[in-house]
Amino acid sequence: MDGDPEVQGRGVPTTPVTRVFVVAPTPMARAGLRSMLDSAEGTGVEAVGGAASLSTSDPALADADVLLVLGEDLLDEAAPSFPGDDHQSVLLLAEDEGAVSKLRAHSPRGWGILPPDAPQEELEAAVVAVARGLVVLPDALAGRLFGNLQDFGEPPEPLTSRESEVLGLIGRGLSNRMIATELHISEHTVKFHISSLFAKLGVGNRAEAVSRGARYGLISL
Amino acid sequence: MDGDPEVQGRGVPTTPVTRVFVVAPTPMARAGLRSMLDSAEGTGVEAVGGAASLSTSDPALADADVLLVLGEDLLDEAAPSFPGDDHQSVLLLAEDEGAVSKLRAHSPRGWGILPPDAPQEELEAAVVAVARGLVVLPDALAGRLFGNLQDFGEPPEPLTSRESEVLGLIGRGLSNRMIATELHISEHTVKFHISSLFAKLGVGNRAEAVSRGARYGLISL
DNA sequence: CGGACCATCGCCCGTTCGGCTAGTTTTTCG
DNA sequence: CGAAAAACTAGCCGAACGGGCGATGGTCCG
Repeated sequence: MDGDPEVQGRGVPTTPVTRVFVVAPTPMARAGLRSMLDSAEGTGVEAVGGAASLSTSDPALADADVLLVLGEDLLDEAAPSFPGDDHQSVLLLAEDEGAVSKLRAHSPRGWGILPPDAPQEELEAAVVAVARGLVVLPDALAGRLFGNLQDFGEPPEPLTSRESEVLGLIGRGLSNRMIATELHISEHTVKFHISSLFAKLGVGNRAEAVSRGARYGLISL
Repeated sequence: MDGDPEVQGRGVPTTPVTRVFVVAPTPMARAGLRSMLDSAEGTGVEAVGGAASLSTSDPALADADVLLVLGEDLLDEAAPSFPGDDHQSVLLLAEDEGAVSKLRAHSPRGWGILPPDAPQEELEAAVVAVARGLVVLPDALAGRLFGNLQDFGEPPEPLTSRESEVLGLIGRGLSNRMIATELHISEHTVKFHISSLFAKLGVGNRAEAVSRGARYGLISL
């Protein structure tokens, strides 16, 4: 279980110092965040710089492991010159969950979202975690994101391969005739499969079928 | 920004020791995980016990802040006597993302999933983060979970409140007439709103509208 | 072998949908 | 205040939808 070359002694901290660059619109916010980070000793977190926007030429920005960004707005502006290319993580302080997709689009490494009023302990833990490439979310946000997705388990009855196929094409907006052409079958057969999968999903029309299908995870959206 | 009564000196570690109880099927796995946790000094992580199953009477179990569980199976068995009531977090080591809903059903506090072969640094960081009530996921898993949901950002044009309302009802399978009754408006008005949101979403029928609406995150499914 | 299941095809019929044009009222905002 | 946007209403019509009836081949399995 340990062929690793890590023969380090106990005195050497295993946390190799996490450098954080603070991006916040006001000097006060920057100072507050930096002090919260610097007062954390054991965690090896260190604030290396700060700026009011992401499009800065501060050399400390390039050195940072984690970008701590206050506010969703600061993420939009700097979309082009976003430095979080491949080795930097981003921790965003924002309430809104709409920023999830923006974050994911930017930083392929670790990322996270935290409410702006998060206590210092959560902030430290989140910084360290995203620096390790993990994804961190507050419990409430995770509940909202996942809760609607797959709280329900399997569909009541499993769909046949043909039915799943038809359901997928329905979700892409195809009419019965187009589905028939696509699958090289008759339009009547398409209607038959649709009736079957409607019965299995317990729905009465295509819109609801797509909705339920997506919730059960058997549609690719 | 700091009316808090935390006037602690710098010598006092802000991380108040995170107690971890390791649950793994084999003694070797337990020993390996405990040694990985205990060799982390600065983080304040401490392994306080271990067992082969969750349904144990080890007093250390009640003392733990975090339950580190190896394998999805161990979660299923102990569903009834699951101790993670309200103050304990659960970090699950598993590949499969199917355990997300199970985890969420159990522990209302912090939780997380990590691949079993995660390096020590990720393990430490994840333990601390979930102990603080956060949700932690590996990047790849988060990508898969969110990817289907809202990879694309905003819709081309934002929907009006009425249009969003109508779209939601469409996703629940309601006909135009039922929507009209539900919203106390005319059926013609419903059709008008539908035409508008179709144009904004770039779709031609309700099924595709639900599909796109779900992908853009503006439908509750 | 016979039954169960899946997939295929056909017709009829009432309902719903989606687009079209053409208005009014309310709200929002410059 | 006046303009613009949003919300609301109306009728018409072709196309699509969804359910009902029945029928024909496959395949798998007891």
